[in-house]
Amino acid sequence: MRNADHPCARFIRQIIDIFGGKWSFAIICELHTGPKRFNEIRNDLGISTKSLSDVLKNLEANGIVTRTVHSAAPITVEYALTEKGSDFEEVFIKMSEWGMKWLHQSSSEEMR
Amino acid sequence: MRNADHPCARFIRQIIDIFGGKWSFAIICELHTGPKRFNEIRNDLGISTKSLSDVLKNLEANGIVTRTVHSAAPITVEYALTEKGSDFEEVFIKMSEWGMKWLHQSSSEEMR
DNA sequence: CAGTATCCGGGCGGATACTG
DNA sequence: CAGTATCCGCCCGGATACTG
Repeated sequence: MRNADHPCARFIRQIIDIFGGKWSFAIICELHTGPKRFNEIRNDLGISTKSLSDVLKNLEANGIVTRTVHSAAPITVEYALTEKGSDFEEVFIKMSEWGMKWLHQSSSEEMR
Repeated sequence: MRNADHPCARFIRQIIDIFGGKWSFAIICELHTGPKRFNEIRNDLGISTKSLSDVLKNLEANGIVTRTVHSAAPITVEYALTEKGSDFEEVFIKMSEWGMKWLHQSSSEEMR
């Protein structure tokens, strides 16, 4: 059995498919602080409209975020994490823990 | 303060830089079962020599894997996870948990 | 066996302009 | 405001051939 076929690896593969790309993680990070509008995310991250639109569509299709249209004028659209998406925070937490332990962003590189 | 500058988000960004791409996660998954040779990984994953070479170099540069040359004939090279790399398993575990909860690979998989 | 060297096509992501 | 529509450069990743 090829390792690539292991259930674990397959999950990883699917997760990459969903969250892969340059911006997905960042966007989800954004939404963890609460629902946000299209241009809000855009300005915060400095992502192009096309890219943002693409990623949001993908995330919505995978049940990670919801898209809510507020039909006031001017029209606004709010994106929010689903439970599925918000539950992924567990992974982010582990990532941050790992980052804190092994990555140094500050100047004082004492590497070892 | 832009969300993109949050320490959390920055860690995520760095992690993406290290583990981003199509194969990094899969390779690390591979190595969790123990050290492996170049062509072993290659055959298991079905990745091209160039891609594998590139990714391994990147992972080595980031201190995720070690490269050990066994100078017997024919020469063999073993790749293994460093502590830093192996420590990332925590993240994989969380990913798998998330995957088991939220992803369904339909076919009566009795995973694990 | 473990790579390097090339070449190449596709797709991702950015920039810009435009629409409802 | 929230996108869509284009265009485009770049780089990722694959295929193949070759080397020590």
